[in-house]
Amino acid sequence: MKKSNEPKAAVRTSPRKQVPAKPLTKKPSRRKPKPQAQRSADTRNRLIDAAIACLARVGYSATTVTLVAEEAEVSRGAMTHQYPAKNDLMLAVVEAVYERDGEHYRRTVAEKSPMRWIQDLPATMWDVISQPSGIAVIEIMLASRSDRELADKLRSVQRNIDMTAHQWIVERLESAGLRDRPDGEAVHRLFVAAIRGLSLEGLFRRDRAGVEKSVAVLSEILGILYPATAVRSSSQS
Amino acid sequence: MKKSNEPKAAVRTSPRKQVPAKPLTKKPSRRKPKPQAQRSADTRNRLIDAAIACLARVGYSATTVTLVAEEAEVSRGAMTHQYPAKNDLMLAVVEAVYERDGEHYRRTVAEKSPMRWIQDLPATMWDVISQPSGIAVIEIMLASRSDRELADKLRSVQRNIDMTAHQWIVERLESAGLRDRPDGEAVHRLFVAAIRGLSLEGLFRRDRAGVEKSVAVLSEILGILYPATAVRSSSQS
DNA sequence: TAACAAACAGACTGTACGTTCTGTTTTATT
DNA sequence: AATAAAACAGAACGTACAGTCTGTTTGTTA
Repeated sequence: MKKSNEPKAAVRTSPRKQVPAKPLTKKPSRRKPKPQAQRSADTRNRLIDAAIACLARVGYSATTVTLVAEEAEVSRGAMTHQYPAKNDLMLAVVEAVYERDGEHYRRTVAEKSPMRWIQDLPATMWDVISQPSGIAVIEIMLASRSDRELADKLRSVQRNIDMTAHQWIVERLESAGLRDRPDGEAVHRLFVAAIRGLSLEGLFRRDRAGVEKSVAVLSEILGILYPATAVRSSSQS
Repeated sequence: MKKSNEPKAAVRTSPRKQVPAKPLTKKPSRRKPKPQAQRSADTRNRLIDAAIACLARVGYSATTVTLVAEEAEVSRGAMTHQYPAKNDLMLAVVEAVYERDGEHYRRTVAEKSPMRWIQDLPATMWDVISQPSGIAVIEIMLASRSDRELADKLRSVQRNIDMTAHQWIVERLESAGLRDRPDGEAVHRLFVAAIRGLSLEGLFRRDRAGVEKSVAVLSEILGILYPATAVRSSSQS
């Protein structure tokens, strides 16, 4: 862990150590005129990752800016430079997570056949949503009720996601020679909700096996609602 | 001695020490001596209701003790007398909610035939879980990750609920001449999770109709998983 | 190179929060 | 009645938080 056990007095014994002739602990022997764009992006990513970790571990109300800064091993100053207010960081988290999740989905689309992909959808959703980043988004969603700015932003992002996500699924279904149910959107929403609920429950219950069983049930249900996607079915009356 | 601050004493115009022969600020007329057990229970209930309302409306981190006291129209002093710490109140909320919810379920069991009850289960679950009290419990669940005492208490209560709840369902199924599926527990958990997820989503999306559609899908799924419970559609189409 | 701007570091501050404390009113007990 | 205890009221307190500020280092540009 990390010690934050420093006396508040000026411990500035003689800290004038700049321009080290030798880079000590950093990249060895390689001079690095790191562009500031890179530096910015680095600390931003560190902060976002740390925020996600904290949100998933201790929840929103216990995720203080100081805690995030420590987790990210970033100074308070650097943090406020990149994200002046806590909200700015939370907003960045939401955007980053949705970006990454979209990438994740896109990858699974690319590497699987349409039929296969649909079959695996519940498991894929579970992979994405039950991760810390998924929990973090839930936390921010809930906390956004006391913050209009955050709520508005979240809503717009969410709307985008929902539309494109269901659009994808419809396309995939058609690629597999299927058509969506008339209540396809409700089904989709139900599945997302179920996965969310399960990941919530997994938060403070160690029963991972039980939760995965429920995901399996969800897969089975998918197979029933969209019969042709079931694992074994080529002929039937 | 501590009378140093009366900067804005508009109410307390002059001295104290009066034993007014006429009760001026007293409640209108008939003031029967309320037993203190009743008084205690009243303010406790007011506080619990207010806490539920606040949790559901603004979330845990924005639910301050002051806000709850105002919502309950109870003085800070009375509040701390009943619940010395914030945690005490949160614990009380959890217990009260589970008590009330159990009562709700029991009532629906009593007034419906077994078959009917099973059919309506998703809707009943939605009724219970999507209420403010259901949201409040979710909020406390999430916040409990940064508070061991709360987490432990919650876990034990939850464990009780889960066992008795599934037990009930199995009994109901048998009353209807059905047997549970081997993965019945996973199904049950999945349904609870789905309802929770849906109610979460309903929090910051006004689309109540859409959510109810998803609940309907859930009912349909229940009918498929437990065929005999499906609504008999003798002559429809 | 110099001058500037961006990135960083960390102390400082106002405030809002949960808790504690002192004092008052209401009910119970004798 | 007197006395004690419970319920209530609200000020006072310490603290931890988010936001701000001043100063330093590092990269960019003229």
